[in-house]
Amino acid sequence: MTTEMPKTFDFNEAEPRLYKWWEDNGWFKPEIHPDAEPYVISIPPPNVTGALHNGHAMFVSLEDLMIRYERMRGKASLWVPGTDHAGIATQLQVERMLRDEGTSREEVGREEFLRRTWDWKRKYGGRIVDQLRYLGASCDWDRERFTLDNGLSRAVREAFVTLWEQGLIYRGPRLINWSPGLQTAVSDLEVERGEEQGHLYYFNYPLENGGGIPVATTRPETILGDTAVAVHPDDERYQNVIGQYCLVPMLNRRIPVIADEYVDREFGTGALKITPGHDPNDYEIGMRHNLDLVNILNQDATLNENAGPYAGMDRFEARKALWAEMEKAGMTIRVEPHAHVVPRSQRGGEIVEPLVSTQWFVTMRPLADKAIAAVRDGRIRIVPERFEKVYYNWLENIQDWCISRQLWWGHRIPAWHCADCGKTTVTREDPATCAHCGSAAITQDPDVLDTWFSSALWPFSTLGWPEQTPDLERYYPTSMMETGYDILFFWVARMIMMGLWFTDDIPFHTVYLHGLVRDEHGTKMSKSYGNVIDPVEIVEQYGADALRFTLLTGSSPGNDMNLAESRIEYSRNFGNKLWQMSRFVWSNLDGYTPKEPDRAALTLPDRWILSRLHGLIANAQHLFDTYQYGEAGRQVLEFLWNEFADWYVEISKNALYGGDPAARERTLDVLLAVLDACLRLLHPYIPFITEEIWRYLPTGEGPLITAEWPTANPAYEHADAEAEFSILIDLVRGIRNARAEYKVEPAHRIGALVDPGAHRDLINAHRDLFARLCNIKQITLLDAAGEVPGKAAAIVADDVTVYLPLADLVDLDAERERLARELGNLAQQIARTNGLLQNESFVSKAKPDVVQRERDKLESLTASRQAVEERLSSLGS
RNA sequence: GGGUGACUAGCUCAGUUGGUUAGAGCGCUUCCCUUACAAGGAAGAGGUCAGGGGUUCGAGUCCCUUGUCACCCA
Repeated sequence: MTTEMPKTFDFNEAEPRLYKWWEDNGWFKPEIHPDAEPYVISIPPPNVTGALHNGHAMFVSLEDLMIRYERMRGKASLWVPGTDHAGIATQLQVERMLRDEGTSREEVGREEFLRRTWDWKRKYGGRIVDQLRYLGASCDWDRERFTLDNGLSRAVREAFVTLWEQGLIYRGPRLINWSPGLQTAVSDLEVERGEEQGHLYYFNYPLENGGGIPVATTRPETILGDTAVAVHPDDERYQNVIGQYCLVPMLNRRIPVIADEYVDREFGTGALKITPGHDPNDYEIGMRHNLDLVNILNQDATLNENAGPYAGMDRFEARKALWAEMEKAGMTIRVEPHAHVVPRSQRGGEIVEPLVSTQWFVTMRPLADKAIAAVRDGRIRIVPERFEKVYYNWLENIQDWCISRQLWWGHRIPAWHCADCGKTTVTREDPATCAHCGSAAITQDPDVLDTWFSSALWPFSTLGWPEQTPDLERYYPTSMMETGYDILFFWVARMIMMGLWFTDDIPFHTVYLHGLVRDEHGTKMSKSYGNVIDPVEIVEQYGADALRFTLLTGSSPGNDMNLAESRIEYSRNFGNKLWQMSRFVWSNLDGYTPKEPDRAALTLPDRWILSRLHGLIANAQHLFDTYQYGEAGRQVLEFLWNEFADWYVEISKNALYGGDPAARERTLDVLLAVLDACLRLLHPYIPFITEEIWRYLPTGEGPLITAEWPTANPAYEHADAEAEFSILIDLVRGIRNARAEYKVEPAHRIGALVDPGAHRDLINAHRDLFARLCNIKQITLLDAAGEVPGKAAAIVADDVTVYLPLADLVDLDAERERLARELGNLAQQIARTNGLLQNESFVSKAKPDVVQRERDKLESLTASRQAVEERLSSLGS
């Protein structure tokens, strides 16, 4: 208490200092509660060379809130941090760097490229991790992992080899999504399909024996890869051509006309060209009918030798050229505008080509079945629950996962192909010879694994798996998987599948999904649109607490959030308000020794605020139990600002400055009790400012970060104190309102006469309160025979009437009108309440406390009405 | 085609076992630098909770339906 509490909280100075203090003392480590039940979160690993965006800020805010809350509840809280090697993204960045240097990855070679990429990672890899620290993330940094470090690479290898041995990984030619720009296969999930404006090209597919079949296509260049024309088996128009042969335009390749129910008779001409090598649906049809499969594309999306005269052309160039020649040949019918679905790469946005390529796949069905069961039987819970349906739907229709990527940055596939016997060797240790024929002529497969393959192992690989480490033993399964709903399939479902498969246990008990952060008007933030709110700038400008509080209280589980800077500003203002109320208490601590409030000695305002406090704690607990963190935070703010600061703090000044040492002591007990509990409640939301305030106040022992989470004590809850106090609040508000309406100078102290009804003691005991809250210099209590002033404004609450004799200000007509308005208001409410209570069904069926509440209300309203009526009649009308 | 979510004040959003006269921020009107706080305080204006139907003593909240928008899966 010897240090001066600054006038404002300097978050730029305090946040790094407090963070270091926490970390240096080991408070982020689960070992501070060595024997407690563990609570574990594995971080969604950000891209190691990425930069902080609001999605990161959102998960940090939520996960740090959960971790800090459970830590305060005495759990052995462990938040395992780490980063992801992000194969494609990182490789692209390094390739860009090489290009700037005038070279390329092909030129420098694989080994050098990897060396350069590790350099890059070392240079930029720390940035995102530092940025997580700015936000206050209380991770155990001693346990930080990286998907490409030795331990995790071992986990990847173990998982791959095991799946291979179990026959669940296979390699072979399949139709996959090819990204010509990246020159790699990508999985189905990495392809975004959107409807775009294109054209539908109608032409006559020439029949071998003359004539033709009218066909429509959106991609004419694929004609060169056609291996059939299909019609619906029941389509009367085409019965005569089924079984005949067509000739591929310009190439004159002979292809059959087949019948398949897949064909939609209503679409286009009702006849469909079939290109099994470049269309997923055609691929299926091709399999059914044993059709040839022709690949017309090179890896860079130029046409290959199968395209005959078009070989070497770009795909879109070929489209024009082929169509032009078909026009010349008189085959074309017409071209019309047509909206169709175009597959584009999630990264880069180029059009992805379906093509047949030899890749590695995981058979997902058996893994998916286990994952479905784990959620179905409740071993894993998803919040909000509605995402369970989405999860089931995806897993029930799951396709095999293409896991190979033609990249260099990533986990190299541990498979060696033999030049002699042609077989493949897959082993945990690098082999020197072929496991099948013993030949030394083996070469490792050039591909690397999809980054998500390593991410799928994250919850257990970070704890040491496949080693049976003490961490794996103690902290697995983890408790919570908190992440955005946009990676439910990419990541969450895959972790569940892999976790169940390899550890025979769930990877986590609960999945909490948050929404996307958008800009103020719900538009996705993007650099090109210029609506990006940079969290790092926000932290510098408003502090990490402000950003966290905004993200936490402005969102609800699973729903997208529109982030407005004005909300961040408001959160910062709340921090300041909290600082100021704390500073007020701090400034009154001279000579005070902290202790629990003495419940026997409490005044009405004391009992009121403590009752409200304990109600708040109980509410907050319920909200935390049901993952409603945003609502809980808002409630604490409202309590502190609208009840504690606006009312209790103001009222407390009477006792603090009134000269009665016992009253001062007692009031400080209460002020501190409230602040103490609220700082604890708020710490998971705004850890920095709460910790800093904690240091200035004689609150609990030790730092706030390890302080105990508060629990509600029902002994402090007083419904009657709340009811009585609300009469005082109503009167104060009424007086302020009347003063404003009659334009009484704010500084003008006026007197008041009070007819206290049945609340004589209440008013008598709180005369000072009126002086402070609405500038009433003197209260005169009227007895039964007391004379009521004529030119006065009357304020009624319950059965209490306050008269403000504002002789020269009060216009009696206006006053009558004001009271008449009040009477109308009361009458309306009485009618409603009466209606309820006279309804026998309500009285017999509603819960007793609800009925009682209505009865109490009716009583109070009736008393008020009587008072207003009396006043009105005394004024004459 | 299947599914999910949203629709509440001018704007952006809360409102989870159905129960006081539906709340907040920003914006707006009037007043106030009162010794914790102008990043503040006081008093206000502003909503037929998308439309329709139903269940219920009682519906922003539950059910059905229509519409608009967004997203996911195929």
